Formats: sequence, C-alpha cells, structure tokens
Amino acid sequence: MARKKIPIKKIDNINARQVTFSKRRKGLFKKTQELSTLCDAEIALIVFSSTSKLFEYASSSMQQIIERRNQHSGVQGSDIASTGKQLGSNSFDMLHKEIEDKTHELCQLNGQDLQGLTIQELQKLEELLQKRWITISKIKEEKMTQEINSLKTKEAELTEENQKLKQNFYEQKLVREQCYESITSSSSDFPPDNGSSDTSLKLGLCLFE
Amino acid sequence: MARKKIPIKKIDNINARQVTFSKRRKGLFKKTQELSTLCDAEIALIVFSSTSKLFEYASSSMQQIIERRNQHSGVQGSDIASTGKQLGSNSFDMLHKEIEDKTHELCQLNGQDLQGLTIQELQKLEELLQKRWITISKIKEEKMTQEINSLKTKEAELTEENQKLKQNFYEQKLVREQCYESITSSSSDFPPDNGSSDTSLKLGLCLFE
DNA sequence: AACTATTGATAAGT
DNA sequence: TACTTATCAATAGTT
Repeated sequence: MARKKIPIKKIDNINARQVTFSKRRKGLFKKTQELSTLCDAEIALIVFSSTSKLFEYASSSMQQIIERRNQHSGVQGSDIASTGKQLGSNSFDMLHKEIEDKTHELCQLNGQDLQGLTIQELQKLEELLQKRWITISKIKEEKMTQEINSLKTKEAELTEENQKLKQNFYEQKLVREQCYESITSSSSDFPPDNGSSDTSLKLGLCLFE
Repeated sequence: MARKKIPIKKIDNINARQVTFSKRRKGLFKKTQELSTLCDAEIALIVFSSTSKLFEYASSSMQQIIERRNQHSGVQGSDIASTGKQLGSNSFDMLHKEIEDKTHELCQLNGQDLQGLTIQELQKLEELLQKRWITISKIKEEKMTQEINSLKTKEAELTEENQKLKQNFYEQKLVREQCYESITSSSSDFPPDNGSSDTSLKLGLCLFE
C-alpha cells in the first residue's frame, strides 16, 4: 500500500514485523471503530501480538458480544438443545456418544496436516463440542434438579411411612398390653422396647414367665 | 476515501448504510487476515450487523482466542475465582452481596453519561460480574451435589429405620397372635395387614369379637 | 454489481 | 518511535 506492494505472508524481519504490526494494528482498530459507528454494528476485535500482548476493541461490552456470539452459534447448526430435551432420559447417552464421535473425528484431523480448510474444520468441530458442552451442562443441571426433587419426594414418603409404622407399633403395644392384662390381670408395664432384633425373644419370655 | 469524505457517524439512509456495511466489512476482514498473516498475530473479529446478522473471523479457533483473552483479563484485576474458593461455606452470601454492590454501581454508572472512560468501566464491571457468575455457578453445583449426597444419606437412614420398624411390627404381630391363642385356644389367622391407618381399629375389633 | 474519482493507509526512507 | 512521502488500497458516489 505504499512505496511497494508486499506479499501477504509472515514478515521474516522481526523489527520490520513489529513496525508493520503497530501501523496496521492502528489502522485496523480505526477501521473497526468506523464500521461500528457508520453502520451501527456491534463489533469485537481481539488481537494478540506474536509477543502475546493483548489489544482489544469492543463497540459495547466485550463479554456481551462474546455471549451474543455464543448464543448465535447455539441457535445455528444441528440444534442439539431442542433435540436433547426431546430425547428425555437417554439424551445424556446420545450426547455422550456424539461427543466421543466428534472427539475421535477431532483427533483424526489433528493427526493430518493442518492446512487451510482443515483449520476451519477444526474450528467448527471445536465450536460444535463447545455447543454440546453447554447443552450437556444444562441437561446435567436439569437432571440434578430432578434427582433432588425425586429424593425429596422419596424422603417425604419414607417419613410418612415411618410415621404410620410408628403409630401402628404404638397401637400394637396398647393392644398387647390389654392382652397381657386379660391373662394376668396385672397392671405391670412391659419392659420398654429398645428396637433390637432380639425383642421377640424378650417378649416371648415375658409372656410365659 | 472516495468521491467525497464522509463524517464518521451513523449513516441515516438504511440502504446506503447496508451498502457501506458490506463494502467496509469486506475490507475490514481482509485487513484483519492480512495483519494476522503478516505479523503472526492471533486475531478474532466478531461483527453483528444492525440487522443482527453475525460475521466472524478467527485466525485460529474463536473459542481458543476468547478463552485466551479471558485468561488475560482474569489475571488482571482482583482475582475472585481464588477468593471464592478461600471463602468456603459462606462464600455464597459474600458473593451475593458483592454482586448486589456491583449491580448497584453499574446502575449508577448507567444513569450517568456514557462517555469514553465510563464505557471502559462498565466493561470492566460487566466482566467482573461475569467472573462472579462463573464462581457462583461452581458453588451452586457444589451445593447441589452436597444436597444430593445429604438426601441420599437421609434416604438410607430412613429406609433402615423403616426396616427396623417393620420388623418390630412383624414381631409384635407374632406375639399378639400367641397372646390371642393363649386366650381363645383358636388357630384362626389374623386378617392380613394392609398397612392403612385404620389397621388398629380392625385389629381391635378382631381382638374383642 | 461494476466503475472510478478520490480519499485513506502504509512501506520504505529519514 | 515519529515524521515524511511515494505509492498502493479502499471506498463513496455514480451508473
């Protein structure tokens, strides 16, 4: 764009590269801001220099734009969120399998040369895995909530049953005492039940003593 | 940059805006790729048009770059992730309060003019809230797991207690039958227990019939 | 969408 | 790093 046209490939000379980086970065951020302002677009630009220094621009909030993008990605593509909900209880297994497949696919691609299109594919695969992760996260949460509710219900049922059994036990005790009285005409109490497994033995002895 | 210089402000004419958006977007993406290639930089560009259409470029993986940026941001500022872990059981309350404070701060800032530095501050606040959200998400998950385990333990205890009560009930029944035999010398069986709450009434009638 | 006059960006030099 | 400037690239308005 100036005294000479330069080929678009990595600049070998480190000094020249850093100078170009500074100049072009400045121009890029300016263009980004201009596009955002002129066309009312929401734009995020993240730049890491080869020396790992971070430069960034966001027309609004960086986090907001990233989230919006993630949501956008989630809606597009094979919609797993809705699929997962339709599948119901076995959705976890299906997603688990899908993840394994995609991971396998990812490993295979990593084994090959990472050229042009392959990077794109890797990117898509990674984003796909990301989507699955989000979906699974939601499903996991749903399942945990369901399990908690289920356990709470079970607890309530068991507690109720417990109460009934205790009541029955108490009533049995009363009946038994009446029975005892009818035999011996005595008003002495039964020994208190300690709940151990040899209760019947004690009671038996008591009856025939 | 052409026939006439245009002011950098939102283009009113919708048609002209869309045309400019197309042209400048194309240029921006080209410049982005060029910078990435020439200077070996890792770059992510996210563009939402005013009609909410998404355009994006990432020199490697979008998710990877976003995560790298988050890590970069995460290192800076007051590290809450580690703070949250240190706080332990009452961390939820502390974080809850912190969020309320930050939200309040955010509302105050929104009330003011959104000029230069204020947007930066808003951005930082939003990112701070995001960090809190992640921390809370983890804590919530921990709590859910704890509750599930607690309920499972409770269930086991109740089931055990239930078993004992049932055994006691059965043994009581045996004793009662022996008692009945000792009065009437009859071998007729008791009616089977259906576990309902009026069992005692039936048993009572049975005893005195 | 294509054209082109004009402005903008920048590579090389200082 | 900043400034200059010759050149190339981007694009606003037009067709």
